[in-house]
Amino acid sequence: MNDKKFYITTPIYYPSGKLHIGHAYCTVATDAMARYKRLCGYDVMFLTGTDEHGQKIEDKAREAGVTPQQFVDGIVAAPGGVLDLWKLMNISYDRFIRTTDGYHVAAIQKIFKAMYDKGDIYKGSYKGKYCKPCESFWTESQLVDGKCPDCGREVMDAEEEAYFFRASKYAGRVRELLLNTSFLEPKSRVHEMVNNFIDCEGGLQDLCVSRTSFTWGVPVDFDPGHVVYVWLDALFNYMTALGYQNDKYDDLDKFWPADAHFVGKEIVRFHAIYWPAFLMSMELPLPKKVYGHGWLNFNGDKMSKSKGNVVDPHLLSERYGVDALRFFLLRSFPFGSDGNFTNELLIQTINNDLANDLGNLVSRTTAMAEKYFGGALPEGRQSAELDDELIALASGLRGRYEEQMEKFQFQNALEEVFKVIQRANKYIDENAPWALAKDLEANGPRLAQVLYNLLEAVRVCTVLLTPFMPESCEKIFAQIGAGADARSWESAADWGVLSAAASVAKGENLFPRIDMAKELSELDAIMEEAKKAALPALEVEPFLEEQVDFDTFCKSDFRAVKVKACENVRKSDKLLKFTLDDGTGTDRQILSGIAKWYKPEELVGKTLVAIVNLPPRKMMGRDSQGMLISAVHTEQGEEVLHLLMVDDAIPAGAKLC
RNA sequence: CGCGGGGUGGAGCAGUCUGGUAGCUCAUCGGGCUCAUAACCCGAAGGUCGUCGGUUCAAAUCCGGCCCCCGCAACCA
Repeated sequence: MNDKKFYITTPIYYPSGKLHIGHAYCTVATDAMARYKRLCGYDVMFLTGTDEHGQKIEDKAREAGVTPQQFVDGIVAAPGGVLDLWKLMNISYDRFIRTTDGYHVAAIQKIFKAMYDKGDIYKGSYKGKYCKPCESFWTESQLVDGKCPDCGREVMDAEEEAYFFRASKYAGRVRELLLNTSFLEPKSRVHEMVNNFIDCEGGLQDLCVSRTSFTWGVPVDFDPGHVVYVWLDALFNYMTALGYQNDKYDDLDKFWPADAHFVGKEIVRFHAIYWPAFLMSMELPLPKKVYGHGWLNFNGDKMSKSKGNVVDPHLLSERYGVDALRFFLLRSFPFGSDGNFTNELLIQTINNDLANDLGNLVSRTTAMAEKYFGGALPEGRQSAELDDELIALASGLRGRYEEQMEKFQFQNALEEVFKVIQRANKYIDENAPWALAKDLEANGPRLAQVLYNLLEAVRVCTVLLTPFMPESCEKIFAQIGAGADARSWESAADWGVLSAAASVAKGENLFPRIDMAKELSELDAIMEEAKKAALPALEVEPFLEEQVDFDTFCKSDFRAVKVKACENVRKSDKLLKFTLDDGTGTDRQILSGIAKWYKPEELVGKTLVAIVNLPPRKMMGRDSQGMLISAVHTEQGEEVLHLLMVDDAIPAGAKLC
């Protein structure tokens, strides 16, 4: 029985759409950690899954014309879905939970009931705003300009019956946990949590844990109409997947409490405050650590679907290889803070670290072993002082690597490995094996030693790179003739493990170099296309149903006007100020929010159309006497506006009818 | 004064908790080598560490003021 156990989790992802590189980032990090722990001899449980309930899923399913279950099945289990992505990316999870799994649903109902019976969940009322025509309930923060976000009409105060979790009861204990232990890391996230949600005005608020506005969730079995709030449902996955409150699994005693929950920074709040509070309520042991990792931005901007700059892990995996992508993600960014993903950095990292340094080292080493000794080094070997530095550096590598891995500093751990790889490349130069090879008679033993040391250095590095690039490392081991005993964690701290007689064979090119310029332009083209495909090409406003009577229409006084002057309004990035000739002899001033589409100077002298009998309106402190008429439509999700310009032969003031 | 993160050679970042030679990758320039994936190795130039002030023998690092960027305050990792 192995008493070294390690339980690690990713968040369960919300399958409202395709997963992107950010999900892959978190999952790859967790996978590397799980593989590392297995390498170290731990009995590992690696859990991931999907969080499939909630209003958004319900809405999306309705849009797609399928049931919510069909919808999530399509995203999770269908070809190209979540399960396929993790398979593609070589994610070695031990268990995959879906919150729609029956055992989980039943367990959540038991948990909810237990908390209710204990008095930690109580029935109260949820104050908010109600839009009668839409029959929908909104919170204050969801309103747009104080009105219904759907229809724009007035809303009224309303109360909805709901269940609340008594988070306030545990605020003190959670505060202690955050401030005085290393429960939440990195430390910088602690202040954010405590200041924002615990030491804030009014203290930690009780959390509303049920909803009645939709049905796609775990039903509260003792109160029809209520479903359990998704976070209460979701967080307990970490335990139900081990068998808590169910008979499907029986690993709770062995693996709970979890050793680490890796989560994105936006859900740190739920994992660092409510999750421990829930567990305290259920009188269960708390997980040992929540690690809130950073986000990947794209070219300095936040990735989001609306910006169309979401990076697709499928595409990158297929194009550059899974291992290259996995490596890049963990090598380039410090895990605890945000990173800036760029295509250039991706290719640079692949070329530099993988092709030039590692790939080339393996290639030149194995090529020489083959060329000079037919793939098998001779027995007699001769050491020299030149060997000491390389051997010392490589021998201490495992310790330095372990120190960083234990802190989840993947970037630094890989940095250490690459220092050895670079040192090995230098070692080749120092020893110039090609020169030794000119006189094999005299220098054979020395040459054999040099190549052996290189193979050993490669071997040690490869053992430690295995959690990051499992497939490629397998291939390297094969090329250098490393057997099972030469691939173990123990062997990574030893020197001289490789059998000299083992046959070395130069194999395929592991990491081909990428043509940066060519690749960048191709990637740009692909992403541009994807962006366009994701958005409708052209959209116009739907036509109004309502009819307008002729008299009302006639009351609108449209006139041709000529632009005498036009300038930007100070402190406004939207407004242009027009001075117009409307034929009356008195200038007319109109402000228009079109600065995004036109430069002031290009409009001077143009003949435009304005409605001139609207009541004057103040904008940015200036009067606007009317409105300029434009044609608007939407192109690839972006609003496009054309000011109506008419023939300059039309005199100022001419009436349009 | 809502909260948080950041501002370090041309680019991207580490270092800041635990003050004491400013480090890494890329790009640039010069040199070496030819085993290897036009890769590898050596060397050089380039930074008043956003800004002002304070503490100290000593500040990128600690303290305070200011400026600028980004994110959060909704179910986007």
